[in-house]
Amino acid sequence: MSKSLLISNGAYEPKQVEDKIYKLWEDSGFFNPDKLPKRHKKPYTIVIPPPNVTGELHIGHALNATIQDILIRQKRMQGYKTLWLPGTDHAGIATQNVVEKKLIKEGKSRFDLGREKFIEEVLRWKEEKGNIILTQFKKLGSSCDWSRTRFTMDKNYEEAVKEAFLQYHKKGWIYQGKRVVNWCKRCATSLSDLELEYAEEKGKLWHIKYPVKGGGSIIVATTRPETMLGDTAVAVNPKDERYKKLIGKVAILPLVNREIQIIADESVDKDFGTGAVKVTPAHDLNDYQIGQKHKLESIQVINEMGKIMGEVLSGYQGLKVLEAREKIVSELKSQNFLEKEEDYTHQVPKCYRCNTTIELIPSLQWFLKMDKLAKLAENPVKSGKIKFHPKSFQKPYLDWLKNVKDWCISRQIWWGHKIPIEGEESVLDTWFSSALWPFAAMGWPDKNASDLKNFYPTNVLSTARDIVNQWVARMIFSGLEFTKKIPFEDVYIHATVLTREGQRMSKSLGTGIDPLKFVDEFGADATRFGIAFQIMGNQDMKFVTDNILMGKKFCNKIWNASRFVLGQIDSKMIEIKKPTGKLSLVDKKILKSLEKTIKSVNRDLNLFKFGKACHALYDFFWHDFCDKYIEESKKQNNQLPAQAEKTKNILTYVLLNSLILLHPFMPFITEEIYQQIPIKNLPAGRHGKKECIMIEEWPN
RNA sequence: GGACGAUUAGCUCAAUGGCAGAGCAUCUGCUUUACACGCAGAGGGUUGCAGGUUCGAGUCCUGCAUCGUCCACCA
Repeated sequence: MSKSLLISNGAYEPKQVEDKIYKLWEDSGFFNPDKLPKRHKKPYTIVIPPPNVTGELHIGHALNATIQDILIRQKRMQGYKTLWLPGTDHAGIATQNVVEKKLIKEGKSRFDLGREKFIEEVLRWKEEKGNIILTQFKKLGSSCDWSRTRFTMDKNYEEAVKEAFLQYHKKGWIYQGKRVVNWCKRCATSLSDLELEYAEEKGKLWHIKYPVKGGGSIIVATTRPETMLGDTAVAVNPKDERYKKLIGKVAILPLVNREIQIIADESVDKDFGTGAVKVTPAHDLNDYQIGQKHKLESIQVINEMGKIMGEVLSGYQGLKVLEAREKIVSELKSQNFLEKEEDYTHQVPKCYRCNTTIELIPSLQWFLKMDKLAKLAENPVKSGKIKFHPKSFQKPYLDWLKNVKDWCISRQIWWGHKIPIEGEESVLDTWFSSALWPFAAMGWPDKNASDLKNFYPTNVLSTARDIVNQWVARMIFSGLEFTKKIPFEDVYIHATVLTREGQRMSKSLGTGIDPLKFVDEFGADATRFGIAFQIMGNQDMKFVTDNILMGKKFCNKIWNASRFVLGQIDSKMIEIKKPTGKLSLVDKKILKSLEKTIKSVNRDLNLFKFGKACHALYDFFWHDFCDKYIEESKKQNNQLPAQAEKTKNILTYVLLNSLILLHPFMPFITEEIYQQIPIKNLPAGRHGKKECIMIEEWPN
């Protein structure tokens, strides 16, 4: 039945092959390293970067899945005991938002349900939708060990998170404190610096006159006049000649009539604005530091809803920030405190999950001290134990660590790991748990967990560059802190996939493209090959369908070349031998070309040069094998019987080797054809018998 | 403000300092028994701009322009 498919169909039909072949692989058990034949000894591990459960697959995921599957399949064929461990991340804020949106449609808020019911709702949603992304990976042919699938909210994983928190706590690296933090009023939670996105906004720079006690005045410039309700000082640069005589005097806060100090601080830039800055320790990071240094009072005037609080000035309480801004500007104007109003474009921080403008407010939060951990993350990269590919990502990584602030690890949402302390309602930043992934997914903190013993540390991490600091750095220091081992050796940062127009692919922009559309139209192999073909080492990759079309045509070429070769040997069982003895010029040429291709593909894959390997395979198979050797072989067939036999052997030998080399890139079609070659005996395999091309021996 | 990357055919991309190529698209001719998802061919380029080094520059150096990304952020 299946044999006739190859012999009779002149066009490759992926739909008739893919599900069948994926089932064959799953039935074989070879995705699971414990079930690989005994000859697979040395472990090789990739842990899948846990895609967040709200995620829908876009080309970027397909790119990463393809890269990892190429690596893991090649290593499996090389005889490694390969584990590709899949899983998903609970993605606290993102998931909570999705479920909240769903509730809003039903006319409810999460507060109507209460915490427990709400979490049940999230779990229900996760059961229903959370694994979609993993089935999408299967469609692409990813050879993950699904029996080991992990989720960051599993019971065991939860234990790991708790243990990590307690160990940090024991060392005194976790502290609770009231700090000015990034606050998203929509999500009602604190955010770390890495969770902000900046958007350029046109605003104004207002110059406001603050009278000085005893005569005169000082003019400050600000983009946020409403925060003046919380001003507790005016600061100037100590070297600024214009203001030297005012240092130490007292200014009167307009409208509020509070007396505030005029102080000197190095951090003030003489050349910006008027060179004098109003200091609001409660609502600005830099002002907070100035406030600490000069022991200034901190007056909070904006609450967690983004509204004015307190009775600093009557008529303001309960106003939204922007309303207060408008009102205060008009009052300053009418009372002649406004000196100047100029247009000013600046970067405004936004929540990376819901795009709401971030407020800076003082809040009681949990922090993880970063000084020692940053060093831990630095060392292995500096010493070369962990290598970035491309290398250029090393510098920004180290720069970030050099200046990193303590990590605010608490979030005021409901979906996440509760901070393990009595009475605590906050949950941990999702990245706190993601940081433990390589070892927690393998059973840590149980030191006797067999996966942890056998497969940790892992070999390669492949990920996107926008989470190098957010995730990679944190995995490295967590790994070293808790297991004393680096969690992986190679960090491969893949290209960011852009649209043809050069736009980022994202759901919110409506620019995301679902790769399954291409799997459906062109086949999984064509999609993978088309994507891999384009990986040329650039940091961006404009996605075009052309290459996938090429992949489809290439599949067809492979299919038909195989039909031709198998047609030559009829259906009798054959032995495929390494060609020896007297060979013709064309014979020698194709064999030499095969050797060259094997060498270059091996070299390129070792260097993560996937596109180059694809080009070499494409050129070899199409131009050298099909255009030249197969055409030439048609003539040789008319010659002496002995020569014809030799030619048939070379045809099958080169075809088999080509299929093996192509398998990591195009797993389905190569497996399908391999299954149909009537092989009696294999030349290369250490095992000597035919099973799956997936575990066939890789040529070196 | 700092760092990095990109700029080559209509599009997406290649090219250890040595004759600028591929895929897609376009055009011409082929129903040649593996493949029309194919075969044989053709057209299409002042390699972003201006200098410099060199016998020789797409490639190295300097400056500029445009685009992109990350980091920091000035109130």
